[in-house]
Amino acid sequence: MKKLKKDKLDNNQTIKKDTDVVKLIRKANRLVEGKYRFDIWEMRVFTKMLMKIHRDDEDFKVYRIYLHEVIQDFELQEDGHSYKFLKQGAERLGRREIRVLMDTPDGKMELFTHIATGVKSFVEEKTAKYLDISFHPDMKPYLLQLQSQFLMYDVRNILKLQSSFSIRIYELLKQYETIGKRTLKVQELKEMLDVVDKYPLYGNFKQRVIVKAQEDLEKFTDIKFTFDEVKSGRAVTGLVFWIIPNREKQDSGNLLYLPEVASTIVEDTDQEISQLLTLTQRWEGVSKTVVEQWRNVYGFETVLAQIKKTNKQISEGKKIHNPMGFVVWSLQNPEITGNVAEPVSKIETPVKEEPKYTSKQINFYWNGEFANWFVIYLQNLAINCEKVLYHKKVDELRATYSEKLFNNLFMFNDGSVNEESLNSSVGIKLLETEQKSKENIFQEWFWNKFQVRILQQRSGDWKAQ
DNA sequence: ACTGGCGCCGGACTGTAATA
DNA sequence: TATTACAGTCCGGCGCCAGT
Repeated sequence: MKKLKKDKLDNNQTIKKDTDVVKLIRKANRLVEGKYRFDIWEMRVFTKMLMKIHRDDEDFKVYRIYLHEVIQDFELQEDGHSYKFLKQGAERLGRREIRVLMDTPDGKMELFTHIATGVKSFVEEKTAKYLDISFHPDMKPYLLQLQSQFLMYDVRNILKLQSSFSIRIYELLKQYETIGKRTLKVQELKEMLDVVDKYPLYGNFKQRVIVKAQEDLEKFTDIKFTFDEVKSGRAVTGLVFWIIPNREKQDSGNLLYLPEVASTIVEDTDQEISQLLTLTQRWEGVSKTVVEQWRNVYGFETVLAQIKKTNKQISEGKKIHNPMGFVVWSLQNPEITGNVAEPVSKIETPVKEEPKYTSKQINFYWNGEFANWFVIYLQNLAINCEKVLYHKKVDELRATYSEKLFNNLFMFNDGSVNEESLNSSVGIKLLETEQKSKENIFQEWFWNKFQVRILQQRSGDWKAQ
């Protein structure tokens, strides 16, 4: 089997007409987050099966997979062995078992089940080579009649990915596309990818799985990402992925991007949080972490009321430049704004009673609430500075980057300016002029919030003074 | 200053897919 | 079927850094 030359792949004109039809894949979030590993042929068979499910299907059928379809979809070339690979892939898939969380009356349980059953292969010399395969009945709640808590994306995003790890990471990040950020423990991610016993060194895992996926996603899919490492001492134990739309791919005329349907994590097992997230969906800088913290500190009812009020004011035409900042401010200063009900008493609120000054807790704020706040802070800094200074800083940025990179970072394809990212970067330049660092700002922020002075360790961790 | 744990890097080896 | 290419894995050397 021979992959076509990459330059041919990138030229969408060569793709045949029927593959231009949008093919959407739907998977329950639980399945996306399940623990399993496929090799590349198993992944191809599984993907083909998913493509054959209709959204209204109430039960699984026997799905017939033709070799020529697989070859066309994955842009392979027939070489006489491909049917053997397809067949073996399907057979391995039939033996493969996965672990998925399931809800039962007794709470969450881990389901350990097969994926596919009834693999039969056929060769009709004159007509076609194909095989019949069906899903295991246990997979039904994860693939059929999905009403909520599921991921949907255009299958063409993953067809060109050669590594099954990259496909899994694409799915895991696509879930959180609207939120823009996903935090995972290294151990969690390794479990999901079923590589717990492999990659004993984090460096290897990073090099072969994460960085590889980073390259693949940027090259082939509608999202790309950067990531930060969260350390416990010196060991990397957590990862924060920052998910960015890959505009080059979205706008390439291939319609890979489905803004109205593609992102799905608005529902959560925690109904309160999902309600708050839904209401703040369109706001800049809101993440699950932030909303959770609001809820934990001020109580659900108070936060809900404040968000609703803010949304109402926006719809009535009141100019609130930064809704998130406004809500935080209103929550912190109810006596000034008169906007909010009294914070609910701490007893009613299930607050995690961790002391706020442990290294762990401080790092949590650094990566979560502060990180979001800081982006808005930078943007405000840029917006509020003098025009002349602003243009000077933009020129400095131009000088820093090549023209291509500058356009890539700060311009949309239609030639308009991406003000958010430009303002953030101008904000950073302004901080440099003032000889302030993100760390300084964090110390101030933390002091204002908790009246606790903090110090950054050499390892990058924070501790209370 | 010493030590041990860790990340990073590059090289070597292995197995599998692609190719002739 | 033999060869080639490459992904995945393993390992050792190096340097950093926190704890002693």
